[in-house]
Amino acid sequence: MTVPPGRRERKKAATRRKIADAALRLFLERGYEAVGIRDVAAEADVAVTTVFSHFASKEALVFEQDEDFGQRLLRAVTDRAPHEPLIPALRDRIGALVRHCTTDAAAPIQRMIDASPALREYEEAARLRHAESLATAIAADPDRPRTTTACRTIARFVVDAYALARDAADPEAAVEEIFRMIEAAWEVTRPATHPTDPVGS
Amino acid sequence: MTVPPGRRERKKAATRRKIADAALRLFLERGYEAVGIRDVAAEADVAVTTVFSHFASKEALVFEQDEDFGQRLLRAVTDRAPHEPLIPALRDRIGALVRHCTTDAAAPIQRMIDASPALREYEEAARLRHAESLATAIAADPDRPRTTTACRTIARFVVDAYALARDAADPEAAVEEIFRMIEAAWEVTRPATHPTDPVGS
DNA sequence: ACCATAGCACTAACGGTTAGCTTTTAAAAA
DNA sequence: TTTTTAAAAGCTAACCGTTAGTGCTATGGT
Repeated sequence: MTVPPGRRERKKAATRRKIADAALRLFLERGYEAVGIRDVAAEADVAVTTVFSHFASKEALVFEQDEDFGQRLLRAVTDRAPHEPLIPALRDRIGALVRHCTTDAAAPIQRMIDASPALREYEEAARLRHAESLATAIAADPDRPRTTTACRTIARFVVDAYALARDAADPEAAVEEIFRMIEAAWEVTRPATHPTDPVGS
Repeated sequence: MTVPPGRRERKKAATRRKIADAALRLFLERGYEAVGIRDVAAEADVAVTTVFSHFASKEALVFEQDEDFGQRLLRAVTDRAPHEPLIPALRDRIGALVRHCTTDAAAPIQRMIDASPALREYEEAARLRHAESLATAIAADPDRPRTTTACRTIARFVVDAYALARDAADPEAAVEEIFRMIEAAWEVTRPATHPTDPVGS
């Protein structure tokens, strides 16, 4: 309840980071599947139940930092200047996220994820959730109104773009190419307007 | 090696069906999560290991028949008449699949899947695999050539359409709406051609 | 100083999944 | 036919992620 960050919360955060660091170290050392939760707990010198009180699952240990993906995507929609077009804003944000994940020192982590079906599935499931919240943000946008289906569809296309671009040979070019497609898909959902009424009803 | 379907394979198929039937019966009776693999094995009167020698996972027991989803989608691309446009063929096929899953007597099964996060994740992961094979089929199509990225993107959009339409209030209308978007996205990937050269290079 | 509570530990277990090994039984070889 | 092989199924026991139950300790509010 108090404003100052108490010692308790600092300790809790420290334990959390200790666990995450130990886990990542072991995963990169021996491979994700070869390391058990019990190994992680021992390395971090905590109990198994403590691990699960900080992380919902073994996979969540890997995506600890990556959790703000959805937040960033949402802000690309909600925090943009008035009348700034939606799709280019999303394209730029996705481009930045892709760059962050391909050029960063996150290369070994990326290789680890690609090597584990369980991790890939987890990431994809997380993306689905992000698509859901992105869809509601788009639907609430003061832009020209679209149907619920159109918003959910575009949201899904956008998160697909991230996954597709990352796997492409040239991720940056792929973002451009995919977003040309998304832009076209978004355009055809514009409610009909008279040519003399370009602002809409 | 012999041509007639040997007794062995018949018995094996019988065991498989016995297991799948028992599993579905129990799942619908008590709920998916409330039924253990050991319960299924007992109901089918087989050993637990036998269940896993026929099905890769507990979730696979539910999607036993649904495995031809990918096949049907592929045939929509490969088996269509020459010069029949690609996207409408896919739209019709997706529409048929959606209808099959919403109007059929598969309603209780659908409710069961919706109620279990594990099953929804499994289905989504399966769709990703379908998208991959669909992408290669589209890339190999004698249609106007597109980039690998464009093919993979459209494949993903198409399988998204299935998931999105099923969850929509009016699935049939949603298919139409989403495929108008997909059609537009596909159009902008057409390689540049002279207006006097409509067949392409 | 005192107490409510959050954080953590420990044990034990559950449920999906797999490994190792034996038994049955259909199919092929002799 | 008899013998051999190998697939199919069984049993036991375990691994691994995850959770419930319980209690201890230390922190923070009063």
